[in-house]
Amino acid sequence: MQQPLNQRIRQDIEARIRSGEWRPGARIPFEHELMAQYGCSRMTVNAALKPLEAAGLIERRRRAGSFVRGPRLDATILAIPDLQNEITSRGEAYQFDVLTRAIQSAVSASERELVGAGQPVLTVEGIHYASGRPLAFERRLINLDAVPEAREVDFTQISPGQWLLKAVPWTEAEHQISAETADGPVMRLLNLDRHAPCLVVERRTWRGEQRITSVRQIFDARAYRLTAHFHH
Amino acid sequence: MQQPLNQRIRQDIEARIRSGEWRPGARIPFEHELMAQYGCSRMTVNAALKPLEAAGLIERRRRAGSFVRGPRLDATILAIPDLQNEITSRGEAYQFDVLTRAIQSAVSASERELVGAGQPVLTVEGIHYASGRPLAFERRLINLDAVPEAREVDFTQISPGQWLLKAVPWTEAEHQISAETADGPVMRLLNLDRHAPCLVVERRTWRGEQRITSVRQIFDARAYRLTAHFHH
DNA sequence: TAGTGGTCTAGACCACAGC
DNA sequence: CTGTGGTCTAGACCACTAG
Repeated sequence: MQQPLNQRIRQDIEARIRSGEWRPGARIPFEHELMAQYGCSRMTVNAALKPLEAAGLIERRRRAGSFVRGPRLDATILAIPDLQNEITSRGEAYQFDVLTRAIQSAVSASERELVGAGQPVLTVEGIHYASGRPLAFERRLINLDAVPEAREVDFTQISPGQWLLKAVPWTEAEHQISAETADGPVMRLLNLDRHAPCLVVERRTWRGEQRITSVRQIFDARAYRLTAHFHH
Repeated sequence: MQQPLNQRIRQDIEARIRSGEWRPGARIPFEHELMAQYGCSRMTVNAALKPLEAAGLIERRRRAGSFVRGPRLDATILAIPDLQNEITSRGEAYQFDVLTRAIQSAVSASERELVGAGQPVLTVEGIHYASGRPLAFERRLINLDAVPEAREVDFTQISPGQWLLKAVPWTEAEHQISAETADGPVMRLLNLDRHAPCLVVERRTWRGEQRITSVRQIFDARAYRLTAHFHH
């Protein structure tokens, strides 16, 4: 068994779909036909078809059969990497400067969205540098109820994002990507011209039902863009 | 059988991981232990664990067992929906107005990037409206060598993106997301103020080795942002 | 070398949707 | 109804690797 039979079956079918030989809407052979064709049991055929269905490549209907699905464009995979990793991995020097660091009880709307009113929140503001040039301003709130260890970290040696990734397993993350023009303070901090375009990434992270952190990163759009790649 | 047993097993395990009861690195019960616990066959346990592995939630090692994986840093799932679908699905009226439509031989850099020099390219420029308000300007190039049928379509009844999704199966798509400020023509077309922030989405689509289309969409950032959601 | 996961079999019964 | 996929069983042998 060089390669499991179910994988060979899956690849055969996938190749026929990707090549266009089996067009969207076409019915692929029934399970019992594939059993006969490959001389295997139905469970093996099933193990081949199940990942194709999970990947959205085929649709399976009782009594009708399995069908090639049309391409969807509703979900793609976008890398929103940890900034420190991304910068160092392309060979540039990374630096994070802490501008402010404060622990206070949740008062503002963004703080109360993270934790209940009056609960302790750590707020860190700072700048990400790539090769000495300011790349992004970040304002981060950390729920100290969920991550009490963060009280003892000063984030001069490691960025809050990097530290959190290592210290706290997360289960859910939500992103919003938008565009803004630089306003006064951020404009100065990132050394931008007035009205310079900025890419804004907001991320909220959960662990189960518990909120961990929320962060708002404002990028110099001339120096940063997101890329995504998807194969169907 | 209200819910398949393998799904119940999978959900039980997933809940324990997401709640933090089973931390990253911890070993989850062996297959034979789960068999005894749920009183089922090993194939059923296997059907429960396989999707967890595929989702990156656990790692399975022969002779050692299955282990909870730490969170991955680098990939999230971003919905970049088809615009027409997205607008209509939230109950707003959708409209696409064609501004220009031309067939010419590839000359410019963006055209030659799509096809070989001198090959025919269909260029369509237009505006997407949501509830009568301009939302995005789009400039699209279509490789007529790959999609000759596009010669006969005028895109007044259907947007180029929607038509291509139905007419041409694609296998690869690449996106770039950036920010810009409105310049003259787009500013007027989208009824924006000078220096208004815009979210720019560029997409290139392949079918196998063949380029299908490339499109650049400029969104009014006040009216549009991308959202992404990921569960680990 | 022993014990884990990886894969497979040859059946079985059931749920559901086309006919 | 009938035939499809959905799920499950109680085994089996193999591949790999940790001890």
